[in-house]
Amino acid sequence: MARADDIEQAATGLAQLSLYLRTRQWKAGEALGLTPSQITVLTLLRQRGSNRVRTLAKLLGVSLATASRVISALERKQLVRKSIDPADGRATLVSLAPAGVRVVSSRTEFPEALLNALAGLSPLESRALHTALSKVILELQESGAIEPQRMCCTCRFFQPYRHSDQSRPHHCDFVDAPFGTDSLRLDCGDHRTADESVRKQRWRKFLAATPPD
Amino acid sequence: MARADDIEQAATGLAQLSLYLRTRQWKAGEALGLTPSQITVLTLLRQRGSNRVRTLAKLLGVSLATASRVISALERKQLVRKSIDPADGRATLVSLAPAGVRVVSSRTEFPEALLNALAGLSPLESRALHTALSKVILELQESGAIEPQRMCCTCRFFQPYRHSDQSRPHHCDFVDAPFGTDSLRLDCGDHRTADESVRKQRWRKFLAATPPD
DNA sequence: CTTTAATACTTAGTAGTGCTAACTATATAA
DNA sequence: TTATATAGTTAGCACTACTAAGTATTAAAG
Repeated sequence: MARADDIEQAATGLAQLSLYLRTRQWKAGEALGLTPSQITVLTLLRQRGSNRVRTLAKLLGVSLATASRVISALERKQLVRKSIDPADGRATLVSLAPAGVRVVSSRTEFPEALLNALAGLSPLESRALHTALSKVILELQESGAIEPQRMCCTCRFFQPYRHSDQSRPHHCDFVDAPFGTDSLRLDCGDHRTADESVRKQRWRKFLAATPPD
Repeated sequence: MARADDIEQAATGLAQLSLYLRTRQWKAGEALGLTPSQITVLTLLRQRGSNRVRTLAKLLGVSLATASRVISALERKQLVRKSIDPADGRATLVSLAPAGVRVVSSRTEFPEALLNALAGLSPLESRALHTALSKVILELQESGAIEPQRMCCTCRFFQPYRHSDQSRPHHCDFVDAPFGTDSLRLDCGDHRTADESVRKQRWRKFLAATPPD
């Protein structure tokens, strides 16, 4: 159980960084005439390919109506295309148009200053940050506060501590290769969500083997 | 120097949490008829007392014009009051109106789910998170990416590792009392920014004495 | 002691984002 | 074959981003 002071300060820090990231997105989009929501949709489409409007709405954390409007704005700018989902005539599939691909590949996803600040941490510190954020996100996800993310911890391909090699103890069944804790992803394109019982069990195993100190 | 994988994943995690915090602010404000910006202004006024429009604009990370409109909206709702700064007839001082005090004290600053998720970390993990976030924020601040924050690390009252007591090694000259690393604040009401040379020197001392492992 | 310039803020115009509510169109169930 | 649920769109409202153009007030220069 974390100390109350640390909880409070961590939350404060996260709130400060959240504000920073939001304003950075505004500045980044300014030159392109894009808003943070529009940039987020383009980024999601690059990471995940075609998606339904509803899915994008959930990932954006907004209502279906709002997502629809954001996507319409992007369509007007010819950055995305809409098509009817062959699997369901009611659903709309949104995908990147060529101009959208160009826009999204021309920009880095994270602000330079943040990456530099993170790079200033020591290997152990950045690992600790990575791990702590993973745990917080997993917890938020399991408690239903945020949409399921495509993280290793909930992936059916994830085999924590299957190897004795200290530097690459985990195994990914998808690429069938061992990997280290620093390579644990919070958003993997090959993610396939595991059943709840499997998820819980693996995560327990991971926690037990990852001493907090 | 942090590992590239950890940097990338930490940034991804921060972005996910940023999105979460933003949508939480929308939901929290819904019942009160307040937007995230309005809530942020009210919170800032509670933490910092009266402030000029320009100061609030900087803290919000928006233009002066936008801040002016947000504040006007709050004034219409009788949640804040404006008065002319006696020190400068051009400037406007914004302060909480009684109704604003009520609103802001009726809500918790951070979402329950986030606090719970943070509470699920071990003491060492939450400390590590707190420390890592502090370093990232300090770095962003020193590089000019974000507005100076009222954190202990940049405060003239902060005396890192002045005591030999391991549990309360630091000293705050303002309250003239020793305190522990878990009590290091990211936003302290009594903050007074120290000169740059003093800041740098104290931070070096702090870093040197806080081994990353 | 004016004129000039800078500063603090406000207002208006434009585009876009949040929401709910009221649609249309498909798909599923009874 | 209705009924009901679901996917998405649209419209109305308030608000938030921005820039540009205004009004005070202060500070600097001649």
